[in-house]
Amino acid sequence: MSPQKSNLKFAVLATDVALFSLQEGKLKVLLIKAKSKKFLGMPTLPGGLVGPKEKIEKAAERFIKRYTDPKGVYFEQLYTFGDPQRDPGGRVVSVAYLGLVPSAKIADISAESSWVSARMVPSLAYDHNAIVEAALERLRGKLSYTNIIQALFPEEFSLTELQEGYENILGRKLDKRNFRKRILSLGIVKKTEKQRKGEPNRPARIFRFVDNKIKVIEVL
Amino acid sequence: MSPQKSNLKFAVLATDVALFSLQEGKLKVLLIKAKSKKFLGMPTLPGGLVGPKEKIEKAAERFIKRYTDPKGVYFEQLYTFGDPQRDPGGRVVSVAYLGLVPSAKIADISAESSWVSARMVPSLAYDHNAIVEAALERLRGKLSYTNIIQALFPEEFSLTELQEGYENILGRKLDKRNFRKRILSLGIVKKTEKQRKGEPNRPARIFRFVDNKIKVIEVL
DNA sequence: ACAAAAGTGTTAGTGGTACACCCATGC
DNA sequence: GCATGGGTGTACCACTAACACTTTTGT
Repeated sequence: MSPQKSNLKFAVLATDVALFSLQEGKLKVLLIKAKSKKFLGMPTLPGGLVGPKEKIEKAAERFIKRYTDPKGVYFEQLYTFGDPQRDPGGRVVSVAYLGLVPSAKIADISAESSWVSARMVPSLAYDHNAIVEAALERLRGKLSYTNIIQALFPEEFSLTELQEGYENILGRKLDKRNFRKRILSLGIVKKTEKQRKGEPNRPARIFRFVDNKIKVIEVL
Repeated sequence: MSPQKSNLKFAVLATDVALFSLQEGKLKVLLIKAKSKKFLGMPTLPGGLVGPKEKIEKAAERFIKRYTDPKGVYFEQLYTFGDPQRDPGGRVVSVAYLGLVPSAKIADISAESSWVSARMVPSLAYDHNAIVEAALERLRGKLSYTNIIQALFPEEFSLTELQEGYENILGRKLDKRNFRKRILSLGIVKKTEKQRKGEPNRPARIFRFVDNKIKVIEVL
């Protein structure tokens, strides 16, 4: 509804980002150190206040650009956390985003940031543990009916690496033959002529995604 | 993140509700008349500003209580619309909710409100058409893997009525025998000893939902 | 007796799941 | 030649989808 000049009600508008990447096949989430008085030094998600004329998603990008180039990041609005008590410093409404980035695009890791296993997230400032949980749930759900996993992968990969990605995010093993049959029949990957080399075993064939960096709806 | 006293950035916080009900088997959405200058008299979703210490969902309930008792309504946060340009009167961030209510619980319809077919929504004020679209998409999606349809039904109903509800929301016909087999095998409904009476045809058996007003995850 | 909606089973096809061995390479 | 991970096919089972007639009531 429209603001009525006589009765304006304000809130502080913020955004927080649960940014994930797959590193050596493990799902990681980016944590930084809180700077506010109440939570000083505690791990938190990157985030902060949205400018008066700034799109919320742009602000989300701004808060992670120290850690990775936002251009390479897939963003999706997750949920809005607006409980009047969630920030002890006053009412802050935070629009949380899910972000996914291929590990190759991660910038140098500063001393204030760290990537921790999504399975072992420590206690975070504010309600950020709830944000991480919601993000994981969303990611796991979408894995099954979209090609969202592309946002976590480099351009070239082997089917075993892809399977490990699925397994690590879903938290369960998948059957190798059935997985390959399924992925190939969906037609979302195409094989290249390249092979992995230099490993003491049969070289893996390299694949690429077909509809490059587009996120469509499929079934797994 | 925490507000920093030296650099506060405010937004007007609002909420809008896409409230649906099934009336004679048809999915309807509640529209009211806009009161703001720019959109005076245009149809809009019910909504308005959130109080400084009010939970957003409570505000959403407050804005529909003229039309139905919020206790009987299923609420679910939908999406946050925060484009700096979305309200011509200034920056308003709206947290949109999906609401579902059984038609029996709808209060008297005032002159300023109307229930219109979800398939033929007129042009609405602000970006409210986008909110209705998002709500329909969410509702249709959840129909397939939750028992969310319960939120639109009275306690007692026939299987044909239930099927008509699914059909009208999904926008396609379902096979009667397969539908009944599926619903019964899911175990989400139980039959009662009652029957519909007074119609010039074979009376329908009356059913009830099993796990009353709880929303679990299933498959359709 | 007729109109109108309720109720009921079978079959064919598709997709999911379980499962074990050979292959290509580096050392 | 051995250790390591890569790569491949088949058989069974469960679920889906298509489909038409009989039943019960009111008039």
